[in-house]
Amino acid sequence: MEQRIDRIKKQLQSQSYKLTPQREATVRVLLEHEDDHLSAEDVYMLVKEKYPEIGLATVYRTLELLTELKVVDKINFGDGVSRYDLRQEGADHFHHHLVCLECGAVDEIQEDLLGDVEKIVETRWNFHIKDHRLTFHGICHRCHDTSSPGHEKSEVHQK
Amino acid sequence: MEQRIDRIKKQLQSQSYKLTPQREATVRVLLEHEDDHLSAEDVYMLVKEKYPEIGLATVYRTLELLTELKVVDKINFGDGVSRYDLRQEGADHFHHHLVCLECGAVDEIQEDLLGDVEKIVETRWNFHIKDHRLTFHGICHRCHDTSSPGHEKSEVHQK
DNA sequence: TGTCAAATGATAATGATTATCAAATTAAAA
DNA sequence: TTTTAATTTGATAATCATTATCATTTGACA
Repeated sequence: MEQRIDRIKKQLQSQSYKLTPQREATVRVLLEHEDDHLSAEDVYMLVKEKYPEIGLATVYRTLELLTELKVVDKINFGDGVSRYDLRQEGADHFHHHLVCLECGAVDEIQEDLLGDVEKIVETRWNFHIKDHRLTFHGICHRCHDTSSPGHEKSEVHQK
Repeated sequence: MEQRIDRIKKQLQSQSYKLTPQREATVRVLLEHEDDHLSAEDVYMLVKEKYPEIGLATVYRTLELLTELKVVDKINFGDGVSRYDLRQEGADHFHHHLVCLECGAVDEIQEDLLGDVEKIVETRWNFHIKDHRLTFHGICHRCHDTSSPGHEKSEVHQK
């Protein structure tokens, strides 16, 4: 984790951004909550515990900057609130989401399931893909009537 | 088109909703602009031409109602504005979107490319899928340097 | 240490959307 | 045709997530 923070710092530095304690505290919170889909407000409340002087506007700005630098991914589930996820290092693909209509839980699929689909899109639609977003809405395994042991995958994170 | 309007009316009727001229004008506008991704404001401006007394709040309410009835799909591209698409009749799948980062155009893929992916998700993650959203961000064929004749597909709609 | 441009925090502003409420309207019953 | 009850409307206030503003502070470099 400290190494990840150092690497992010170097990234900021190499692009002439300043390394402020506010930015560090924000990154730290994101790292500690990698499995959660935090809103800006969530992040603000958590960062405030580490750095009480921080302002909400600064959190927004920091998240926006990290998003531009592709350290963070910003995602919308259509509920009026943006969510921010630290991007997995080396991840060349934005993970997919499973949103449960029953309990509201958000699970992630780290594996990129869109390889074949993207090939089709690039060749048939001549569209040069740079990013994708895939979200499934449905009923998660916890809300199913039946229990199905053995279906849990390590790349699924409960959020 | 008139037939589609009649069918939507019957759908509203069968669920004890009233058939108001405002609702009809809204549906009419959505039908006339099936290829566009209209914001609520867009819809409002267009409906006002047909029915000048209409209020913005009513447009929002109507769009919301039609969304709940699955006549309309509401989509977010993460830019702070919701878009509303009339659902293709009989469509059991929400079309995919290609958003060009250069020119901002939004193309659609009507074909469901997620069949195989959904099978994987349902079985490996034990997630009962009810709906999906797939958006690609990238560079569209118009903004490419090269021209590639023959790649245009009939199910791609320029929006 | 001094300089300077970036970054900050508090707060006002913005814009998309929803809540409120009196009035209007639709649809069904009489 | 009229009445009635419930829904729907339009104007406008309210809400909320987010961004703009501006004086002050701060980080990095010389």
